[in-house]
Amino acid sequence: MQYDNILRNISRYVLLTPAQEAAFCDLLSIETVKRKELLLREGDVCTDEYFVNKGCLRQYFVDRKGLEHNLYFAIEDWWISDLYSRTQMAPSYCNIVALEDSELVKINHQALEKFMTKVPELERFFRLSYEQSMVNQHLKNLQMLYMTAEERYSYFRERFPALANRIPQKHIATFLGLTPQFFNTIHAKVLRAKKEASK
Amino acid sequence: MQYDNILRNISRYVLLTPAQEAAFCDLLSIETVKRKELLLREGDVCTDEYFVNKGCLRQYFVDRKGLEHNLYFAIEDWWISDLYSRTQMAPSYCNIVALEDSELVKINHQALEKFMTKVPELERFFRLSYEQSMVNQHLKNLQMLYMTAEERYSYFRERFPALANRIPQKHIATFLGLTPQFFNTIHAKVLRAKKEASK
DNA sequence: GATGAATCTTAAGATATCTTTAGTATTACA
DNA sequence: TGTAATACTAAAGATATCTTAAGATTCATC
Repeated sequence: MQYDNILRNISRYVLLTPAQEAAFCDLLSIETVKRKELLLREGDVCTDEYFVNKGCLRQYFVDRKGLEHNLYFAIEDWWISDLYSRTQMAPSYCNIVALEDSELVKINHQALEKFMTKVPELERFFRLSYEQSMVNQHLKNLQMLYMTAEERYSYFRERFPALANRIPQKHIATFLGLTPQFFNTIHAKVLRAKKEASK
Repeated sequence: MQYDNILRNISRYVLLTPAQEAAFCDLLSIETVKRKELLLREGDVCTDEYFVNKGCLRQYFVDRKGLEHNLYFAIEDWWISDLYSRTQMAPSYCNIVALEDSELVKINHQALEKFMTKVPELERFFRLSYEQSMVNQHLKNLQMLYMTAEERYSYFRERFPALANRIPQKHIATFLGLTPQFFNTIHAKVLRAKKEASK
């Protein structure tokens, strides 16, 4: 069923009764986006949470010079939204775009807030999910402080092998805080090192 | 009273009944640390959350070369802990040390988890707090991707004026991902620019 | 399957930031 | 209040990363 994945994702942290699951599913709808279509446009206010059933998306920021900087990727079983825009109810400063044709589960956040007051288990789910996300963000932050570009990329490949081979290099580059050109020289180096090691 | 601050902090997001507040206070204790004392040592498992009643602390990571990288500062009314260590129940990879003699409110996290199952309002408080923290971390992440060192420092001074004048420069430097020496040249430049502007 | 668009690759010169070192000022604490 | 420890400042040479530009591949779409 179309909501199986999201329910299984939630069950990692909390157990909902069948009745709670059914009530939760009433909040959900399916949204499909084609490759290159925007899920969220800079300047719009983000009112929804999304869970990826199928496909691949990226969240990016455009600086004054017009350069794009990727902040987040999402593939199957990941959540995506713009927390800043959603919590402050302010215009978003970034875009979310599909890198592949994608199928998403959509939840209106206001409805979700209301639901959480009645089902504390779901509140708990998000509290625990956010804890985990904060650990991940903290880790990325730390890496930016002390790792060299090459180390960051090696780590990225280890940590997200599924992404490394699915996303164009130029997008990984700006996610790591590098220009695509410089990234490429590192990429060549890392591949060479890997080849050497596997001999 | 010694728990007034933390209760007021919680009331920003949720309303607890007097009975709930009293029960919550039963979980709390006061811990004082002298300047330079460690609140958490690398390798130890973090089992507590702390709220700063008075003082100033920093969380930092030591790299292979022995260089310190600051990840987080906390002053009055801020929370501090090592989320990674606490959620994974794994040895911490960083230290928390007092920059000034400080007074903290301490909560054992296991007790807090149990309490949250009984008082969903508190679960909600942390869910909302984490949302806010994630927005902040996301913002810092973004800055590291596209801002120049000077821009990052100017932003830091705007955003955290209380910290900018309270924390040694070398610690702000590594928080921004810079060496203290290079930071200093920027510092001089930013001060000069500010002086010019205020003429 | 052909064609234009997007992406990757490479390289040379420019720049931001780091490293090392040393001297000066400030602060902590006895 | 004096003194050692810590923090700040400054400058020269080294290095990582960026910028620009151009050619080579790969990919998307008709």
